[in-house]
Amino acid sequence: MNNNVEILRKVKLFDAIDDKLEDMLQCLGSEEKKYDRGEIILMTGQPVTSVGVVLSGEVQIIQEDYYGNRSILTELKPGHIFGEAFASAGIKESPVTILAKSNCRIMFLAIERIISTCPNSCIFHSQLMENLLKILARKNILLSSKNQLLSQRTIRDKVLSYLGLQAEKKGSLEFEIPFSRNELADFLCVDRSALSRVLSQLKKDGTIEYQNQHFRLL
Amino acid sequence: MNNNVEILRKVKLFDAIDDKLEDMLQCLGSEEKKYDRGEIILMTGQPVTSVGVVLSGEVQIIQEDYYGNRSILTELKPGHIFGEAFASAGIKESPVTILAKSNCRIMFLAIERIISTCPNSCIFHSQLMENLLKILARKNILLSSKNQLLSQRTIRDKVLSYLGLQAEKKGSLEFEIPFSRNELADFLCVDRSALSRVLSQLKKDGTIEYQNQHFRLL
DNA sequence: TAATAACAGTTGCATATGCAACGTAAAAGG
DNA sequence: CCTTTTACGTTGCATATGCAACTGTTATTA
Repeated sequence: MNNNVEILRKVKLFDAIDDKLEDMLQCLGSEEKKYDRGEIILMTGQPVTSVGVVLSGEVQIIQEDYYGNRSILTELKPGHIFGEAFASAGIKESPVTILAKSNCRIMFLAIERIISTCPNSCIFHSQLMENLLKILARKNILLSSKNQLLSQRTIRDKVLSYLGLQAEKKGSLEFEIPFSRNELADFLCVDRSALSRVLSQLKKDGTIEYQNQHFRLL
Repeated sequence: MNNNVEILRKVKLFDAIDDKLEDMLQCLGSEEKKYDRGEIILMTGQPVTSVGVVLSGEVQIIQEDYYGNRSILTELKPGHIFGEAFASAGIKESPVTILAKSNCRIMFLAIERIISTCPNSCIFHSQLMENLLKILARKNILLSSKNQLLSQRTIRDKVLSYLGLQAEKKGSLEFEIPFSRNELADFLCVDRSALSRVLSQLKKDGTIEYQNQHFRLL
């Protein structure tokens, strides 16, 4: 467990629990498991009864749609967690598959141990609940604003909405975006070259200025 | 308070609290306020410190983007709640405005009273936390699957993804959808006539059959 | 240093989409 | 019963987009 402390400190789920972390993990009955590259951690259709914490290695979340098309929803690195929404919602059948992208170690926390009031009524337990709540709430807000972007019908509107949000966030009309062109195109779910085209037009129109990842709204 | 009981029983946030509801609301220091049609319940930029429960009337959630375009995100009816994500996340400035669409009564529950452990350590308090967690988790999953739909690039793919999800949900290739054409177009964020066109094509291709709201995948 | 690969912009082209306008059928309202 | 409204499909047209191919620039690596 000691060799995990560095990682565990970075996990938001454990914020403000600090030095009592090991006690709490004991109290919650956490389990650590190892997976080899390519191994399936959780299969579509299985119940999700615990929250996973990536201790080392990388993990992919994969969705297979009705017609069998697979798509990678996200990739998780050490310190990231998964399954928190499904576990909290009491989902009986996972809609996603979780796969070890590389050899990895995962820690599992049973959700019912997190939710049920601790018999020892330790203060860390309620802190954990509060953290989980905040994580879900934040993700909610994130998903909502992404929804907002994706509901724009043209690339132009998607881009302007995105840049507008960034400007608000930084509190300035001039800012850096955290994406390369490829990544931005992926994020907005549009074709890369089409994105380039629209950006060029916006620049020519005098609506925005940019160079690489630095943008300015006019 | 008595005249609200009917509504309050339908509120998921109060699931499994049953007959002790009034005690709990007292314990949490709930407040009821009245608003006239058109009055602003919460202004963009204000802090969100409580969860709102619509007791009567209708409420609109409105977003104004960076360029001043207003859009109605949702409309809430009696029994619905709002602000739970912003309050739980500890958002300092609300990104949305909440407006009374008609005369209405709203009950507010301060989030810190919900989150902090109850000094009386009443069991209903932890039930409330659990309910809130579940609500956020469910909304999370809902938003994720909507994201999935919106990230499809063509109307055809959006429609097929949507119908695929519905089929999975009903466990059958034949099912009713809960939307009219207009509503479906709104939901998928596409033009109504373009949606009609795509549906016709899919029918002609022999990919699907439908009549009104009844669909069948082939 | 040269070779190679990743990244970003550009362009041609087929197709998809939004938009507006129109027609029809069913529902609502007088 | 007639009128009005609403829902839905259809179509023409301008435009937006995806896709593929090509270019130049910048990193990376041998």
